[in-house]
Amino acid sequence: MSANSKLTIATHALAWMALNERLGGKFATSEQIAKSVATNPVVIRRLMSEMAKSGLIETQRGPGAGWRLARAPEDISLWDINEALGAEAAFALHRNEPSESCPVARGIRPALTPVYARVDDAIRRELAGTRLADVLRDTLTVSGA
Amino acid sequence: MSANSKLTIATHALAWMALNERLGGKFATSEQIAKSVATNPVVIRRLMSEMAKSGLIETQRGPGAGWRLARAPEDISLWDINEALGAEAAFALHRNEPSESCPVARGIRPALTPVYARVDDAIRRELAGTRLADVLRDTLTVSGA
DNA sequence: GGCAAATGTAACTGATTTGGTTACAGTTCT
DNA sequence: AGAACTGTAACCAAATCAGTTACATTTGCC
Repeated sequence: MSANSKLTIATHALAWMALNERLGGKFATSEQIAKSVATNPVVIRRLMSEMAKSGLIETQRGPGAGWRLARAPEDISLWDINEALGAEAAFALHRNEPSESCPVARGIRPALTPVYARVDDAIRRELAGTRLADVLRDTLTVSGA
Repeated sequence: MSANSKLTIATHALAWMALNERLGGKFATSEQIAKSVATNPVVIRRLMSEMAKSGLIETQRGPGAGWRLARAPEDISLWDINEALGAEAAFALHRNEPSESCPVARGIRPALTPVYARVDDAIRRELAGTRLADVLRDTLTVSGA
């Protein structure tokens, strides 16, 4: 990616749903969320579809359809969201096979793999420590709502 | 990009240079490095140019030209390399401005900004803890050289 | 002085990705 | 039966990326 904003959009959508439910709303529609995020409803549906497959949200079909959270906002971390979206590792190894005949080329990938694994672990720990409820609370504090 | 392999290529190049210098070589050329990485010399030159601007390596021009490390491999961390390459944050905020009229939309970006800053800090700490000398040592151990 | 070896960088290409959009089939409430 | 939605395919335009060609520039060496 250039930089990845999927997590931002998905978290925005879930925070909107959490507030909606708190205010007594039932199912949120892609049109409502798209309006808040300022994008196309199909973009939202694509994200929601991925999160529904991971069990983060529940789908209702037919008239009055939409989605609602499958768990409490305290029980959904940003890592859960990122994982549901099929997050990729922060750093990738070579696209092409490096040279077989060079000792550096032969050994560099096994040498970097554990480093990149530690980076991903660090990201996971950090995201797991922030939950949807935290984000919603901070969001409403900032926006004065 | 999809996943970012710039750091991998650049680290590969610097590890090659470190070994080259240890074996008595002087300046490394883009052609030599490109052969080990299995890519085009211009791709290497572009990376090296960025790292030279950040003072990680030194350029020699004219015949016998190339680059050499400006510091000892023990003094170059993966974070130094990543920074020299103009690393982007792992997660980005919305590309488009979200709706002004929605409290969630107004507050979500200030709420996520410190979370993403902590993620970037975690990445920085992890990468700063691994140095070029470590990578070269592990690389040679693995490749049996 | 002039040749030759290399970097630095612009410019172009093809492949891939992304967000946005239209379209429509499927589901289910009333 | 009709209407309100999701789910998903298909297509488009913009952006990005690796690879490539080309060439101006630098500078050691004869």
